[in-house]
Amino acid sequence: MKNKFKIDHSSSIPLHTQAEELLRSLIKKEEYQNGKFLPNEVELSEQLNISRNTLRQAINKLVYEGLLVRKKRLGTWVSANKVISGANNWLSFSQEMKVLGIDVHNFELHLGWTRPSKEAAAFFNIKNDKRILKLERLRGKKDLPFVYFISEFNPKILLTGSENFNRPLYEILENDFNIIVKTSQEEISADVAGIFYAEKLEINPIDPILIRKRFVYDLNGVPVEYNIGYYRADSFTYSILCDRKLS
Amino acid sequence: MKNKFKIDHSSSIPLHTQAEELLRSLIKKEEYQNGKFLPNEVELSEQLNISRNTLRQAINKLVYEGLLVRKKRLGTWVSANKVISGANNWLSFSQEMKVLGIDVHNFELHLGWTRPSKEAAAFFNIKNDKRILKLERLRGKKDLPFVYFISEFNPKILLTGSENFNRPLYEILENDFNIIVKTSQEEISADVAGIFYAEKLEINPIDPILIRKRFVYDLNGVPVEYNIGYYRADSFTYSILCDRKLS
DNA sequence: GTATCAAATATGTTCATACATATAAATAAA
DNA sequence: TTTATTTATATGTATGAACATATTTGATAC
Repeated sequence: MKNKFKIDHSSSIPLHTQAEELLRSLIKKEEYQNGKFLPNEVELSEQLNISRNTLRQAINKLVYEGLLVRKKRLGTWVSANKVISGANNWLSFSQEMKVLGIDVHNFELHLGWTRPSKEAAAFFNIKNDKRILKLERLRGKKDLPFVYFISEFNPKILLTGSENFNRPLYEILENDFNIIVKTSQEEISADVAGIFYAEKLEINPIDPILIRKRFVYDLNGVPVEYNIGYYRADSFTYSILCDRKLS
Repeated sequence: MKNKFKIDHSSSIPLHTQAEELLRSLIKKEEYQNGKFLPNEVELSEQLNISRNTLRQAINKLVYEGLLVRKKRLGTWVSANKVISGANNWLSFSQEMKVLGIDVHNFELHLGWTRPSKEAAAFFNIKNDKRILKLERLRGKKDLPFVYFISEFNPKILLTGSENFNRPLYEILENDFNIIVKTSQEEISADVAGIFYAEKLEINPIDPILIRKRFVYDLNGVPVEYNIGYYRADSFTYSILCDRKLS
């Protein structure tokens, strides 16, 4: 019983790295997601049979990542701010969720060849009578779908539609098509959900949603994907770090 | 001569914080910008008369921030990754509007000394019984107020409250206080307007709004301003360019 | 000349220890 | 009831020591 937290002292993996992994798995647990304090440093380090310093090294990293919050006398807990980070180093949805310690669930998947949206047609610079591959997905975490994605792909990419879309998208593009996505122009706005998305996201049609459009380019500046995500406003915040270019 | 690196052991500022500041100033030097190795940890810690662990704490922070790069046996140097070419060059509201060709109108202005919001107090690391300068403005274009701003300033900045706030904010800080704003951490979310903002923005309380929080730092990483803007969702879209860091 | 090996050197990892300090909660005083 | 005061408790700060390990550089052997 109790927590079977264990660290392998004979492993070649540094102890603080093991501790970090362990914390990441803890973070996913419902109780901690709900704000429960993590075990305190002194106890946990004893339990893991590592020094407090070593444990602290692991915690620090997660604090810097914004995953954990610490406060003197209070303790350490999982950050409530579910934040998608637009910083440099932007990520695929799966990666973003992994960083946040969330297990991705896929609720719906629709795939087909249709006419491009106006915006996608303009982005790929094609006529809108051409057919392109469109991928729609309802995703989120256990029991809570919180985002509806629509992706349209540049017809130059010879996707067949029979790819396994449970693999990360950008991995498919990289491995199977040798396309390395590099740049993303993003636009964030807000709106009311409307009937369609309200039903998908299990909210009211008049509830607010956050909308993120992504214009994705590869290494050579060729448009690859037009992606639009409709997020439940109560589940997401978009975060960016901006630096001013000083002469 | 030589390096006059010094750390004040009698100061109430933690040694690692002082070391961090010192490193930040080192980083600005041309030689280190050009890739020269920083003094090694053992020597530098001796020179500063602090333990290597404490120095390491400071370096770690800068490494996590992406400012420094470390490599075993080689040493530590300033990251060549000049930006962060994400959304560099961020702008003040007036500038943003100028770029969009919109004439700024100020509809309301409230100025006063009050207790800081929880978020501002945490950002500036001050007690919330202290009084700080708070600036609220309803702004927009002719006949259409579309954003309500609330700004709170670090009390370290000796604003009197009698500055002319029709000048661009960051110009005031730069000219009158020699504070150069440099970095902004931004968080964007959506919500319903609520009664207060609905009335200001002339919309319905259940209409969606876009909320942008800005955590603004100066050149030295000192918190300067906490700003929150409530935008009419039908008038505002947030746009950024993200680049993926490829190894 | 080239391949191999050893030494030097920077950061990386880990520990044990001690005291400081913020603050929630309990307690005592008004 | 309200207001001080104390106390317990978690993280915060700081030290010093030791050994591990990656990588460059130079010495040695072929």
